[in-house]
Amino acid sequence: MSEVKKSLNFLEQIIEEDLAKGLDKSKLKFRFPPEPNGYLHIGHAASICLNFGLGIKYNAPVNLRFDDTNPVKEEQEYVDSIKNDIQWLGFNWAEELYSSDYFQQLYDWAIMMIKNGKAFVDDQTSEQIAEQKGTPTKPGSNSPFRDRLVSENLDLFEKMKNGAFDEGTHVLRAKIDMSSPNMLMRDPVMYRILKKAHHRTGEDWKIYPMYDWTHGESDYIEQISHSLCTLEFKHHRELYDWFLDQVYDPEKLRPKQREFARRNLSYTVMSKRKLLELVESGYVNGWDDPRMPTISGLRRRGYTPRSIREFSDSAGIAKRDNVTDLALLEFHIRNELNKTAPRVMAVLDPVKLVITNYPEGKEEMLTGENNPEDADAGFRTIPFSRELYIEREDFREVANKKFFRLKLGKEVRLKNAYIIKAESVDKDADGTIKVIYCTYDEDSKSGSGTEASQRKVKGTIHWVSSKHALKSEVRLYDRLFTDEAPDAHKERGFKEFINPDSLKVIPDAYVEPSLATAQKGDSFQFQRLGYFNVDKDASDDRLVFNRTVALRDSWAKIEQRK
RNA sequence: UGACCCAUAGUGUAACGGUAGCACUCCGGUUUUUGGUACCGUCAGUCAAGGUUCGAAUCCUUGUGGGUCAACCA
Repeated sequence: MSEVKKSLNFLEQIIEEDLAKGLDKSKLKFRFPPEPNGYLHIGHAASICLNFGLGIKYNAPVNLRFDDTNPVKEEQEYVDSIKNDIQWLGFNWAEELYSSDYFQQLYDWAIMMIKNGKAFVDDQTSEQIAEQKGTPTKPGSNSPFRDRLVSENLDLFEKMKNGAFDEGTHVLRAKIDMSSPNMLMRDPVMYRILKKAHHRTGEDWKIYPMYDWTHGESDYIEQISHSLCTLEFKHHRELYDWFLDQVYDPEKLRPKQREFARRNLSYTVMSKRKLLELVESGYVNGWDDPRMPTISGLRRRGYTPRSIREFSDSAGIAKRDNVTDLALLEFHIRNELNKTAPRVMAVLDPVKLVITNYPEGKEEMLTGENNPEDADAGFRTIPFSRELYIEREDFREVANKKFFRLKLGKEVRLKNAYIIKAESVDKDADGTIKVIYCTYDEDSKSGSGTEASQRKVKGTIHWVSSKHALKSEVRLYDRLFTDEAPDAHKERGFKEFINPDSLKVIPDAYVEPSLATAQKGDSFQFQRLGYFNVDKDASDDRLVFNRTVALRDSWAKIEQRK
C-alpha cells in the first residue's frame, strides 16, 4: 500500500507542533464565530470547512458561537440563516453558544480588572478619545481620567451598567500603553453604553462589551485550543493575549489565535457591506439571488454542499492575499453534477423542424439513457413526432465543415432518435427562418441495432417534440461583475463593474415532458447546454429553471476566435 | 515615511537546507449518439541583489512590490 502523503497546511502544522510539544489531543477544540449581522458567503464557507474540517480530522468538538455583542446590527433572522447554511454544508457543531451567554462573566472580570488597576472609566467623547489615540506613526497621549481612583471607577462602571448615563458619555477602557506601536494596545475600549434591546438578553444590559474584550475570553471560557481567524486580526493578537493574561489560570488551557488569508473569488465581491449594498440597491433580488456568492445564493443556483466543500479543500489555506479563479468553483460543481444529474433535452431558442416523410399524426416513444456516467440511473421514454423544435443555433443553411450540426443537404443525428437530412427552409419577410424541412432515415433509430442506426454522422443535436414539449421559464446567469477583482480599484467603485447581462430570462423555453414531475431544487443536465435546477419560484403549472453552470463549450471557443 | 504580515507557472497551493510538484485555466490530440465526460500530451514559476553553505524557493541582509493598522463595528 503506497499512500500519497497529503501535505499539511500551515495551521495543521501548528496543531501538530502543539501536539508534539505535549498538548493532549483530547484538548483540541475549535469554533466558528459568525456575527449574526448578515448571510454567510463562500468566503465563510472556507472558514467553516477549515474549522469543522479540523474537528473531523482530529475528532475534536467545534462550537458554533455567535459573536453577538452589537445589538444594533444583529438579528435573529441571521442566526437562523447561519445555522441553516452550516447544516446544509453538512457540518454539525458540538454546542450552539453565544458571546452574550458570557456577559455576566465578562462583567465580573471587568470589575476585577478595575480593582487591579487595569481598567478605567473614561468620560470623554469618542472624538476626544480618537484624538488622543495618535496615529500609526505617532504615539497617543493619556486620557485625563486614566488615573481615576479605583472606587470612583467602580462606582461609575456600575452606574454605566445600570443605565444612569446616556449613550456615548462613558466607556470602560483597558489601561495598557498609549505609546504602543500597535494602535489596538492604546487603552482600547472594553465597554460602551448601548440602550438597545439585544436579540437574546433583551433589556438586561445597558452596556455591551467590545469584540476584543469578548472574543478571546469567550475562547477561554469554552477552552478553545485554536482560535482561527482572518489576517486582518493579526494585530489583535497582542491584545487577545493581553486580555487573556488578565484572567488566565495556568491550570487551564490557554487558547491560541492564529490567522489565515480570507478566500476571495474572482468576478465577485465578498464583504458583507458590499453584498448588502447589492441587495438594498436592487441590483440583485435578495441575499439568495442565484448570482450572489452567498451560501443561500449558491444553493439556489444549484451548487451542492459537496461541490463547495471540495472547492474549499482544493483551494487550500495560506497566509497570502488571493483571488481564487471562479473557474475552480465551476469545475467542482460540473464535476459532481456530471456524475449525478439526470440528462434531459431542452430547447432554449427554438426553431421548428418538420420531418416531411414522417407520417402525420404518428407518435412514438423513444428511449433515452438518463446518465451515461451512472449505469444505475436507468432509462426514460421521450415522445417523438413529425414536428420538433431544435436549437436555432444548431442549424445553418450553409456552413464550413467545422460546423458539425445541421445544414442544408447534410445529415445529423437527433439525440436518442433518428438521423435526419435538411432539405429546405421557410423564411419570413426579414429572412428569419420559420421552419426547417427535413427527411429522416426510418432505419436509423437509436438503439435499434440496424446497420443504419450504427452509421456514424458527425453531429448529434438535441430536440423536443413540439406537441409534447413543456413550456418553462429558464434563467441564464452569468458572472455578476465584468472585472476579476471589482473591489480592488482605488479610483473606481465596485458597482461600476456590474455585468449588465448577468441575468437573461427566457420566458418560453421548451423542455421534454419527463420534467413535468421535477421538484424544486432538482438538478438536471440539459444536454449540450449545461446544468439547470428547478427554482423555488416554480409552481404546479409553471416550471422555472436556473442555469447553475454551462457545460464546457469548445465550439464556442472556436467560434470566438473568428 | 512607523509597526506588523505576505511574495513559487495565468490562478490557487505544495516542497520545512538535497531532482520545484499538484489542481484549475489555456492550448493540442484520442475516444464519443452530449463540440459534454474520460484519457493522453504541450506551454508555463521560486520578486531583485548580495551573503551563509558542498548544496538555498527554504536561512541572513538590503531593496522592490502588495496587504493590514488611527470604529464607543466584528
